[in-house]
Amino acid sequence: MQDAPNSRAFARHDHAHCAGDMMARAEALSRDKGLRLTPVRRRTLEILLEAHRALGAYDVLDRLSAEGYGNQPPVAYRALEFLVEQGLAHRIRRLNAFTACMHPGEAHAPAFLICRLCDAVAEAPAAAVRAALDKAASDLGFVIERSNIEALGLCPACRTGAAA
Amino acid sequence: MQDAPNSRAFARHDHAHCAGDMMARAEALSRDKGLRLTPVRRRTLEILLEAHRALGAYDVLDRLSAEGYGNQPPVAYRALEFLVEQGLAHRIRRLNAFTACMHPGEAHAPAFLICRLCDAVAEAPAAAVRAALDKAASDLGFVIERSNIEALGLCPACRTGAAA
DNA sequence: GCTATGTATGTTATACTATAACAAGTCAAG
DNA sequence: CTTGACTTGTTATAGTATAACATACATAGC
Repeated sequence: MQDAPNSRAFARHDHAHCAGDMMARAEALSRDKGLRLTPVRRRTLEILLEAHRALGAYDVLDRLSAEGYGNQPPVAYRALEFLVEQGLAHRIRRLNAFTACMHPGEAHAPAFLICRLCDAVAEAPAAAVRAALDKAASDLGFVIERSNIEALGLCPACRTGAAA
Repeated sequence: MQDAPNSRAFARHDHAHCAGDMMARAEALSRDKGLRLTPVRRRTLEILLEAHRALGAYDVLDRLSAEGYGNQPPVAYRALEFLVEQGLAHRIRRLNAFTACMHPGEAHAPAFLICRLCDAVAEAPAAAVRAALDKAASDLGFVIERSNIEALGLCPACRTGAAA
């Protein structure tokens, strides 16, 4: 096990700071859009931010129920669905998992880079990817509404060190 | 329900011919690579080609068991896994489903366009998309081994007609 | 304040998706 | 004709997700 196996991007950073920053942005976004960032939803987002990696719905549920929230799947799924719809979290289909969005508020169709050794998930800037995808789709007359772009491979740390 | 709701690409074509062609290519590929395209595997591929749309593992299983093959999930999952590994089929994670590959043998990291109304799945050429994704990844020091690129939206037919 | 309305949460139950583990059969090489 | 690798079949279970209903909470209007 490495020291930074599940970093957001594949680089060190001030974890507490980025989580606090994201929460602040989520609050602001909710206020602006008139959304209800209720305790379960807020706590769910915090859990994702604290974990700092992709969590399954049942992982989230365990944490929520340990803190006195409901202990049935819909509790977690609903909170996660809300966060995803509001762009505060993303669903990583390859992992059947969810992760906090690191760029809330900015319109983006991110690409996720998933390390198959340490399970780190990075949200890569994907404007160019999305543009190419839009082009390929429009060539077929297809209109894209949402997209999932996920890649599996090796993060820098695992490529150089951990694999040895 | 439209007449061509689940077309491979969003265009009409000679269905029987394309399926036969795909099977021939699968046979050739297996012979060349020394793979064992056994009855279950061959039939699974045929089922995907005949359905001409993405099928869940249990849909495939139903058809297989109706024809005398095993009726337990691993039968379908193993055949599908084989086909995916050999590039003869693809897994559509967004739908928890599988679809026959329309370009077997050609190295490709396809993008899938999924119509949310008719569930048609098209395999779009995605060389440019993949190139952009590789670039985004390498900027972060990440090496991509496999990728899923899936988009949800409206196919030409549903956009113009069915939605009305 | 009080009630009506919409939204959110909690709970029960169940459906859907997927894999581990082992037994039995098949095939080709030696 | 036996070994060894692979394939298939089966049992059992794990993991993921949602439908449906009841309760509680918030806000707006009276």
